[in-house]
Amino acid sequence: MNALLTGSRIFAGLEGAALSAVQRSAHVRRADEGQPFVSQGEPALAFYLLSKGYAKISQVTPDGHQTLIRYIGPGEEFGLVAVLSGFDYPASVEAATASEALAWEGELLAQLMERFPTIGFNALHVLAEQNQDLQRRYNELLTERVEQRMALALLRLARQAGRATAGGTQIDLPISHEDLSEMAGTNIYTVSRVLRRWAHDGIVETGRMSLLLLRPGALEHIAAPE
Amino acid sequence: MNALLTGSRIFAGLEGAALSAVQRSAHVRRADEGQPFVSQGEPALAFYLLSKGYAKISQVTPDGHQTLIRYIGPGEEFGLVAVLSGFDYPASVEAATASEALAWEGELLAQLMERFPTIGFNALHVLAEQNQDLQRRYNELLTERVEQRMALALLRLARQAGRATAGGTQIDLPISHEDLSEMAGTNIYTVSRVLRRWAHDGIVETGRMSLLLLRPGALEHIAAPE
DNA sequence: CGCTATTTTGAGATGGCTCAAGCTATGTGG
DNA sequence: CCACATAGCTTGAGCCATCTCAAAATAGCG
Repeated sequence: MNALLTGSRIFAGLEGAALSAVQRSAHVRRADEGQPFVSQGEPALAFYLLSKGYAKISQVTPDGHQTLIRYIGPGEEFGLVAVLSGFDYPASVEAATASEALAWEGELLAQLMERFPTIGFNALHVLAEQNQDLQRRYNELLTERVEQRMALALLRLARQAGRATAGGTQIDLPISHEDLSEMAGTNIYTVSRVLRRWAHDGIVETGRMSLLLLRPGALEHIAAPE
Repeated sequence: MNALLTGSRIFAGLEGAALSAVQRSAHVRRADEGQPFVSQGEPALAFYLLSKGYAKISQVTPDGHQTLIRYIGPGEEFGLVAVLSGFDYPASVEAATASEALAWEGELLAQLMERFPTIGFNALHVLAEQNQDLQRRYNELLTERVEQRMALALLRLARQAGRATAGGTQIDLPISHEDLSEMAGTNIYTVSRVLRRWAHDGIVETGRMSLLLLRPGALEHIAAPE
């Protein structure tokens, strides 16, 4: 567990007393595939650090559209807003595979931050990076077309949950075309057509809820045409 | 200046010693219309709090497209990443009207945060809200069409830099169709056509670099159809 | 009084969406 | 172990909102 903590972005650089204080105040939560950790709109009570499995962070718009913001894996965090009193969770997080997370009550994490400023700076760091990521993707959306956005989505998936195999990069998540459409901002029909074209070109191999990237390089080329 | 500080999100809740420490370490920077405060990609050395005027925060994508993220007014901040060492500014900020800002060296602000944890929490607060705003707009982009996005852009402008007059809400910024197109993620031709339609319907009044919202309610209706 | 930046307008092309329908794995209960 | 239901995926046809490109009109500035 120490390795998980010091390897995380939020508790990186902690030692001795700080580390054990953090450790003592954590508790564990488990969720099976499809089960929610937190739900959008609820008061943000706890901060989480995923220890096993993968989770899916998504959001619904007022008009009912759903968007999939990103997947996270072991060592990544969510629900940081819990340290701030009065905030609601801005998104829902559910287990994409059987998962386990460490949780800290928000109030308590705030106290830890006061005692150990490193945590606070780390938190700023995390939020600043999230911000940059969001801004980059905001721009992507504004300027790229569907095929490029899908390529970017697959590459992100590969980075998050890809496993190198003989044939290529296998995505270790049960992922549907609907998920992909929510990631790339399109619909399942277009996803199907694009994937089929790519499969035909030998860039990917698709199956029911599964995805294998044969030539990630080709995807990068599609994502960033000179 | 005290009122500006305590009224800002980042220094809210400070008193006495803390407030004067903050105050002492600030210096002033001015910029005329069109002049930059900071540029995207540069090392983030200072944090800014706008005291007079309006500024435009924008970003360019690797492929050269420009997007206008938002306008800010007096009491709003930018360049918060400067407290974190090693970060570059993720966006450029330039004066939209003759402006003045208080500036703090990043290193120094970090020290203030250690001494006065309130500042750190406030900073988290600001970043968390920016995150939420970005996420909401990310979703907008993903799910709304151009006309709705333009309506949302105008409403945001009105909130930021709107002045209520007899005839409606005047936008107190020199704003071109190009700016609007960058805000709404479209092009100047479509902006022109939509604005003309709205002008015809008595919803807005447009001029060269000027904008008057006659019926903001109608825009809200366009932005959020039942 | 020109020069330049801004805005308008038209015509044409098209990427991606919608809708409708059929197909195929996978799992379930009998 | 079958057959039936369901969730996921595919395919086609048609449409339309938006983009692109070209060009002209307008406004303000020096």
